[in-house]
Amino acid sequence: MNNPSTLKAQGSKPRQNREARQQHILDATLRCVRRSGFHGASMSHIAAEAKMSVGVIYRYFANKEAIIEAIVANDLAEMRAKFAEWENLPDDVLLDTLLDTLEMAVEHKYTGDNAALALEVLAEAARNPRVAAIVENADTQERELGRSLCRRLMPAGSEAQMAARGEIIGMIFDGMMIRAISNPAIDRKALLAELRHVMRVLFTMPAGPQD
Amino acid sequence: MNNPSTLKAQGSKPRQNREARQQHILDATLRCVRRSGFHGASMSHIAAEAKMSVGVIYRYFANKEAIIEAIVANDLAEMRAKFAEWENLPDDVLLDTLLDTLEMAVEHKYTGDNAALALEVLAEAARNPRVAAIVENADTQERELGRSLCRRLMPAGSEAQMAARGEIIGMIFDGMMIRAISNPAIDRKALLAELRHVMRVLFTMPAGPQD
Amino acid sequence: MNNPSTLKAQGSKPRQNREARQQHILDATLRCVRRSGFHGASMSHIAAEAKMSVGVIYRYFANKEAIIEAIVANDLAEMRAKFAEWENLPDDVLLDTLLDTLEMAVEHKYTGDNAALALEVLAEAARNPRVAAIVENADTQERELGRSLCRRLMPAGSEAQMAARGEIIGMIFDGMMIRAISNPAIDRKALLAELRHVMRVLFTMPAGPQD
Amino acid sequence: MNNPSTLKAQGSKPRQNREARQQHILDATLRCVRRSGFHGASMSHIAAEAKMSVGVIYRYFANKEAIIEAIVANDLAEMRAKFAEWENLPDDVLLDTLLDTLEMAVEHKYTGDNAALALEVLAEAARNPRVAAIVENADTQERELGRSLCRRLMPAGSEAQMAARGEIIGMIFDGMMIRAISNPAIDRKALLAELRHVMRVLFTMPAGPQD
DNA sequence: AATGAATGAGGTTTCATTCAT
DNA sequence: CATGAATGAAACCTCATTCAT
Repeated sequence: MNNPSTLKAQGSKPRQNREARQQHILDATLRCVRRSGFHGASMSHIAAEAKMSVGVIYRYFANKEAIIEAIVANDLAEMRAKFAEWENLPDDVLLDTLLDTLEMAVEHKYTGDNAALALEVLAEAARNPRVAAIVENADTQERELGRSLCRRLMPAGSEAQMAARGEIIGMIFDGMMIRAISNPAIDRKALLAELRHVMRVLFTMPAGPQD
Repeated sequence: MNNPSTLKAQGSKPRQNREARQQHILDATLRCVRRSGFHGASMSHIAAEAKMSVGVIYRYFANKEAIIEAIVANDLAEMRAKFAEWENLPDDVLLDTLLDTLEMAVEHKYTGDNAALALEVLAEAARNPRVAAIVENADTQERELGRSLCRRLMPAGSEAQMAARGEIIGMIFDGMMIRAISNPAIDRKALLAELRHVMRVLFTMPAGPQD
Repeated sequence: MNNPSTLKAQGSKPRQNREARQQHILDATLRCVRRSGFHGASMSHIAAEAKMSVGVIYRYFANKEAIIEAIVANDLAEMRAKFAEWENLPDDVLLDTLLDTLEMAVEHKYTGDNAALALEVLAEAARNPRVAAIVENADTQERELGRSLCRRLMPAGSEAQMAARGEIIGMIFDGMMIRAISNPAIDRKALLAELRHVMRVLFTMPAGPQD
Repeated sequence: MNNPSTLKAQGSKPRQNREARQQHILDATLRCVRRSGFHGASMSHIAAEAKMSVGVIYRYFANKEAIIEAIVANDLAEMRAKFAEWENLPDDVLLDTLLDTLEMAVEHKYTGDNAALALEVLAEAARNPRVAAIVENADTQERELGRSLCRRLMPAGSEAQMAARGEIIGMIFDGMMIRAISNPAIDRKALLAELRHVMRVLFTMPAGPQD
């Protein structure tokens, strides 16, 4: 059998191997989930997709739920990474960068099954408390980040207003996901143009009065 | 019990009973679905929740899918009913009515598990073609309605721009659902104020240039 | 309980009604069985076909098995009635009558689902002891009849030879049923001609030696 | 255990094992079917009889129907194999060989539950189109074989006459199956003697006139 | 360590039978 | 008496998980 043991690297390569294997499994699972949802992705499908035996998967993840949790965590981490880049941008390019991000967001959400996957994650969060915790945690971080961005762009305004405005921006991004599923055929170019327009207003208009 | 029609309407009581039972089952299913998703809502759970035997459910619905479809249809019909009211409003009160609706929308989405259910519906639509058809159908109608509203409020603007603007409004509403799940603790009052502000802009600002 | 009390006629009409209803149910069942076999004929199907409620059927038959048994008994009684007619025929027309019966037999077996029904009965007999008893009983009677016919036509021959010859004739009739299912498109005219030919030989050739 | 091939034939043992298991399941199913028919042979009964869990059966057969089909195919293949041997016999021993086969046929049909199983197969064919196709296919081949045998033995005679004669021979064989169920106690020795006698006549008598 | 065959609980659905109305 | 809604056992099938090899 392939016996990579022997002396030195003994903890390091296996460790790396372990993570590589885990990622490999996650990738396979992702393909399955995109194809047929969390529920439709059976362990045997995953194993087949990963070209592994079922048994070995259980060496890398305690159970199916753990895989799902890892996927969710992965997914959210990726998103958070994007946000984090903005944090260090100088104020004068911030808005334009944000608007440029819109294009990436639109392309991403309207491409392939990205939106469907995100939906899966959310639906799963609605009933799996562990997943819910992960999502909520990620969301809290994002929200704080969003609020800090808002504050930089609109120094005036109460805390509640900032929070609300950030929430609305969140709605647009999250809603985009649903619209991508419900109406994938939309003219993306026109959509993007309007979105830029709207977002610029959103970020720059004075905080609303008590209306 | 209050049975106001024993005289001629033979067939009426059974009919009424039948629909009452169907609704009873739908309600039980709703509770189960909200608790554990369409998938986790097993027929035995539903039966237990409805305090019925499993078999009797099949007298009222052909199969589980039919129950799901009924729930989805119900859910969307409700929403569509709201929209339809607007159609006949005179132009001068239209915008204010729309903005007033926001309050109801916010309350609805942020209340109980309404959002979670809607999410379930969407996730199910991603897999179940019949459900997808129902959702898509409802969505198409809503979209047309939305566009006609947009046109009334903003007579200028290309077809694509109208569609895009309508889509963004859709994003806000749909996204609200997700935000309600991810961040249910938001200050609704402030949120509503900002939303009115934003929506007013959305409906009245001139169509964006090619930006 | 069935209360045939009160003097004369009063038990007669209900009794007749009872039998008429039973026959009505049997007829409906027969149609169902022909359409989808004993197993596929559910009580609700039968009830629907008979335009009755399920419950009432249980007033006329103890359970589904009783219906099946009645059908089997009916079916075999009919067949036996045919045979019985022959018993009283004078010897000189016996053979020709038998041969003429062939035509009826062929038409009957190759028509509609008669053969399929008979098969159902036999298959049911293979696993339902009560049905098996009915079939066996009917069969014994038929066999005795067949043997007595053989004896009249071929006075020579041992008892065992008579029995064997009768059994072979039985094979041809029973086998016809299976052939009717397996190869319904056969040229019936030619088949009948050959059958008459063969049967005549069968009934007239001297008993075989110990071969 | 006796494992004669550990060296190169990788895949051979599993393969062999797989087929052995399949046969094991088929055997268990056969016992169940003979006892209570295809319908009464539930998957749990089969599993119990095979001393397996229900689930494992599905590793070897896609579903219950596949098991039934395998049984039917097995059953008919066996029969066809017999027929095929005759094809290559020289004309002068053909008739005697056929007559000798009678003994085997009688023994087979009157032994154990072979006939009951065959009946099950036919009854199943009446309802299950896949099974019907298998049976029909087998039957067509047998019929052609039968006709070619007839032609060798009786060169004169029209096509329709050949077909009819072959059909009658089929009736005797098929009918034997039913008689074996209905009257298993028959004196087989006498029956066989008469059968040889009758079949010899059947194969050699001149084609009947239009009678 | 890896395999994948086996397990068995649990899912959806059907249907003979009963019983309140 | 008749009805047909209700029952619940049992059918087929799936799949997360385990464990002998």
